[in-house]
Amino acid sequence: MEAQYQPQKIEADAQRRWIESAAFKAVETSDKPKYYCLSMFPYPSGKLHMGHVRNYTIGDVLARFHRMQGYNVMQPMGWDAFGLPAENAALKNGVPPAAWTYANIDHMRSQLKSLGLAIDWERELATCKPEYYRWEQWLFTRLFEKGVIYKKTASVNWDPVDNTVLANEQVIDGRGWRSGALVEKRDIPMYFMRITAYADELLSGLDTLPNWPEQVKTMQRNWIGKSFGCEVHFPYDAASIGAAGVLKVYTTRPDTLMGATYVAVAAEHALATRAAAGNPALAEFIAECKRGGVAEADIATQAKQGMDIGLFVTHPLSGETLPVWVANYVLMGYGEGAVMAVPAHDERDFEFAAQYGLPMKTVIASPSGAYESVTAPWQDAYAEHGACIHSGKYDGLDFDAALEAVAADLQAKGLGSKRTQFRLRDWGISRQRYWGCPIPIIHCATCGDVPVPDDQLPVVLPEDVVVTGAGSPLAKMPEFYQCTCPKCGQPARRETDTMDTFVESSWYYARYASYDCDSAMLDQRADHWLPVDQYIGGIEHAILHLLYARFFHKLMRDEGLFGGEASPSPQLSPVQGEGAKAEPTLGPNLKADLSPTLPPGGREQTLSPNRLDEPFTRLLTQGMVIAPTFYRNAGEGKKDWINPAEVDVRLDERGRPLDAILKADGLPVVIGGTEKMAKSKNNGVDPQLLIDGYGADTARLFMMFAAPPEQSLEWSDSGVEGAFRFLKRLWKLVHDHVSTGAVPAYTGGELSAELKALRFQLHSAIKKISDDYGRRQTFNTAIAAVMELLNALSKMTDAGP
RNA sequence: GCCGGGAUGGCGGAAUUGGUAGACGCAGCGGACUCAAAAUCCGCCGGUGGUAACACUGUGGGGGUUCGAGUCCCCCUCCCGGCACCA
Repeated sequence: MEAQYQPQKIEADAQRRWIESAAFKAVETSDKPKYYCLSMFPYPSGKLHMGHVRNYTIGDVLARFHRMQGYNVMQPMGWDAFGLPAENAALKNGVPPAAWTYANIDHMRSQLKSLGLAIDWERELATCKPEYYRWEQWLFTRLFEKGVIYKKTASVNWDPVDNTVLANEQVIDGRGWRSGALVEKRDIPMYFMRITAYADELLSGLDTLPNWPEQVKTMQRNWIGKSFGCEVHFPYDAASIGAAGVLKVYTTRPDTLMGATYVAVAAEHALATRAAAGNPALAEFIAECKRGGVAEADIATQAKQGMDIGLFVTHPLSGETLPVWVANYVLMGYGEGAVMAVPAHDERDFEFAAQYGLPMKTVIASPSGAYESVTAPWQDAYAEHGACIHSGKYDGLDFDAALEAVAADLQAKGLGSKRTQFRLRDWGISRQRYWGCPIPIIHCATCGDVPVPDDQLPVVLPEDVVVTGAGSPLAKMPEFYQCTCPKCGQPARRETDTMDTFVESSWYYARYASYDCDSAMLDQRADHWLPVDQYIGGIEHAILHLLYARFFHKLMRDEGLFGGEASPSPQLSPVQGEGAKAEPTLGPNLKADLSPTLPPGGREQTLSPNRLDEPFTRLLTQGMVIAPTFYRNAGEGKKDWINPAEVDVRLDERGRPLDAILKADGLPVVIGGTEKMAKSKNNGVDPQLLIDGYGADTARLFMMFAAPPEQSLEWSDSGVEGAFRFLKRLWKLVHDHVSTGAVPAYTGGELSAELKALRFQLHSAIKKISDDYGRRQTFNTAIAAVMELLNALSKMTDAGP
């Protein structure tokens, strides 16, 4: 054993040994309980960033811990390889997206390997490969035939200069990012997944996930947004509209129906279109509403605007005539694209009515006596539930009673009924882009939309293309889109849209189990490994990715893709109370404590009740990696961001920052805030420098030591130094033990008592981490003895004679 | 705008049910050891005043409840994540 701590040498040796012995190969034949530990796979953007290092370190610590605890662990890795950045890189550098992506994957794979993660690399997958996406296409055709996937029109951001559809990210202040043209909304046909059919199950399923952060479950519940209310029909006013019919709205406040003083429709609503025909001013206003992008954040923050369309509807209960307005805050994509407006008891309606001088009717008595009748300015109390007033026969009824009474009366008149509604909308998966999974549909003039038959799958995406930024390259490639109808044999046109990249990331966790199966999407190995026992990733995925993956799990279940012979799936130990608090102490029971400790019922392999319903049993959302920022004003409000590595910060005698100078010129720079490592702020630290300079163990020890996993971690050079010194010290300690002869190196039998003691301390600390990584102080103190140290120990003890 | 988080020393953070704010660690300062450095050990370390004892002050801001508030209630500000085509 070397006297000097030489991380590069030690790590290279260890990694070579791991490869030679296939140390992290996951097998299905083990009699140990399985533990599937998954970190969210990376997008191959170019090179690893600190967020990756943190994510994969946390996952690796949990994976290694469970391996030591006697589990049969699978920790795989892959690439979320389709997506917009590859097309952007193609535009910028003229490299085809495929070539760019594969080169990035190669580089990032070697970086990940240098981190020495306990990954089974045999299972590596990349979503842009036909052997992966063919099964996605296969599932698409099944779901299409079932009606789970259907076609309808939807609004997209349209750049009228580049003649192309833009992602929300590519719309900057209402303009196309390349052309600078004002973006407009355009309706195009798209395929949708009927996620709303699973809304109730996606909602109730959250209650079966005790080991998900409450915060994430709350966000998902709100996103699904189940509400109870009434559908209300306002009959058309024959005189003004000149046709029979009803205007449908949905409301969660049927108790305020008697307070409705107008109705508002979206710019795209049929009534608005009808009225605009003979009204140029209205037509112009509607065109104005269609300007700008489709992102909800933009729409919701724009100033409320509206116009009286000159048509009227009849109040279904009072028979009153109400004006119809078009309003830019009503969205066609939600509910019916129309709302009843009760200005007295709804803040948005109140503001709109105040702006346009529309009448208000107070119909709810303030439960707290906060008001007699509603007057400006708006108060939140106006929206509280209370007894009905000025509402005729409904006077005195509370919210629930009024809802029942109103619903019954509407029902009797055939003008509405109680209804449950979800905020969740069906998932539009069509993208007018090149670098994605082709949608396996053939458009035939006589047969319509025909799914590609199994024996013609996969529909392979051509990889050598020229990306121009104006429309999809696939739509310009006859060799791609020209085909014959699988049903009638006539010439037909292949769909040139590709799928949303969230589709690939919605099922990759399952494919790792059956990574090399070429006869089916999944095989019985998926039954062995699923569900994922521990999932680790960023909080930014709390809603979309995690909801879509939960949805896909249910789709695959309903397709019969798993659920064969139940496989071992231990109930993992729940967050522990008192038991986890025991301090790591040395004692006569040392030997017993060193044996793998399985959670209660571990060997009995208790089946999780929802293993077929939910993909991820435990979820850990890790915090960001943040770093200080420095800049100089470059005039015109611009800032030149300076990398922290190029800056010297001077401290006062108490260690507080006084000022900062650029090393290169010795002149001062401004100290900015501490923010997420990002290119835009030039405050990133390249993990490669860290690995090259200190070794992967230091990088990983720092990652685990500097902050609890869920919280943000501030980058600190001195913290890295500290971690490095810690490892050097440990190395020396062990070296002295071995070299003095007092402690023999590992000889194939027993460890020395001292080594055992050291190992036990580390082991106990790590156990505490894993038992409850949510309890902050436990984690913080215990983590000082992370896995890496154990690795250092085993490297040393394994290296004996 | 809406949904979910957050704000406590120079920094990460601790404070169990409302009971000594700043545990633990990082950074810093002083000292011991050393030819010197590293390592190690000891001490100090929110702010203001004071030689000190100590006093006052202090948990984003403003109100409130309470014998007592970082913690509970109301209002506000700012920051972070998401808002369905960034991944």
